[in-house]
Amino acid sequence: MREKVPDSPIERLRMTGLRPTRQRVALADLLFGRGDRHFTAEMLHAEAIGRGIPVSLATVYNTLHQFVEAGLLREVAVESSRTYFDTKTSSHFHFFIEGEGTLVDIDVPDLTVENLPEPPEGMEITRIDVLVRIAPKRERL
Amino acid sequence: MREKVPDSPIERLRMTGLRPTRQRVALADLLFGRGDRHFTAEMLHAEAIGRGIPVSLATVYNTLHQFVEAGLLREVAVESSRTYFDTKTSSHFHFFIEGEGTLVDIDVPDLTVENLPEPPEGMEITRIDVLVRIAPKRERL
DNA sequence: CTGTGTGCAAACTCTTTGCATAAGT
DNA sequence: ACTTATGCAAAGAGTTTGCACACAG
Repeated sequence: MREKVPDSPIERLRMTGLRPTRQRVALADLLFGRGDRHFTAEMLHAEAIGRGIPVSLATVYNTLHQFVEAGLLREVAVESSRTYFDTKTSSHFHFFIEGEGTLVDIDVPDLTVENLPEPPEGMEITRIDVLVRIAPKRERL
Repeated sequence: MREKVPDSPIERLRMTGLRPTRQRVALADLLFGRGDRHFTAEMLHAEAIGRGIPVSLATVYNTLHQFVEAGLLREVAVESSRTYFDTKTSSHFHFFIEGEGTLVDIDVPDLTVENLPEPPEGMEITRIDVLVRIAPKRERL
């Protein structure tokens, strides 16, 4: 008897037409269990294995992409050669902690980009990504 | 007798302490010759080869990273597994044309991000990336 | 000359794929 | 049963590295 989350992982999967297999349910459970999460495929795979969920890295990749396509997850471009995923799919922006490789939501409701021009003729805006890179403050250079 | 660009590629390289070798000069020439450019290592390599500049892909990668470190170039995170570079190093934001894989500067001087919160204690903002993804308008879904 | 840069091919990392086996409905 | 998903290991893309040769100062 949980709170707040009316749809269990299984419901969530059914809604998207994805068969609720062991692995998909287990991964969905990890991902959507509590709060928003930011991670790479390897991080999630390690976590799953650590919790005794038998799943291969290939399946983690497959599943993550299926989740993205189903709108359950979002991909965040941070660095080349490392794909980050985010469980929060609604419009929002991120801090990226350099060196640490961590993504953090910027929890400000009214964060906006001002004076954005129209996209070129015949084009429409798909999405706006704002990434604020931060690093430990240095005394002085 | 050019205009506007007081420092030749060679000057530019000297300023940064990089030896003006054939390849580096040739690449700098391609890159900083005219206007701002957005490209990947492979694109630049192909262009160099196409113009008869003998340079290996490895050297292109080396050179690009050296240029980034020297502040002559900037890296732009767009998609995982493809590193984009940008010859414009000053603060500005981009359109990314999906499907086409093209980056375009957003030429609006007063484009800003409003209501940005303070970074966490002891951290400072390194850089703010804004990427506006655009795609051909679809009739209706 | 002396040290740095270059090119090549091999190595590496992250990610995807092909195919036989296992699981869901 | 029938179909789709999984796991493994191998393949693939992009990027990096090690080392002998070449070039700039």
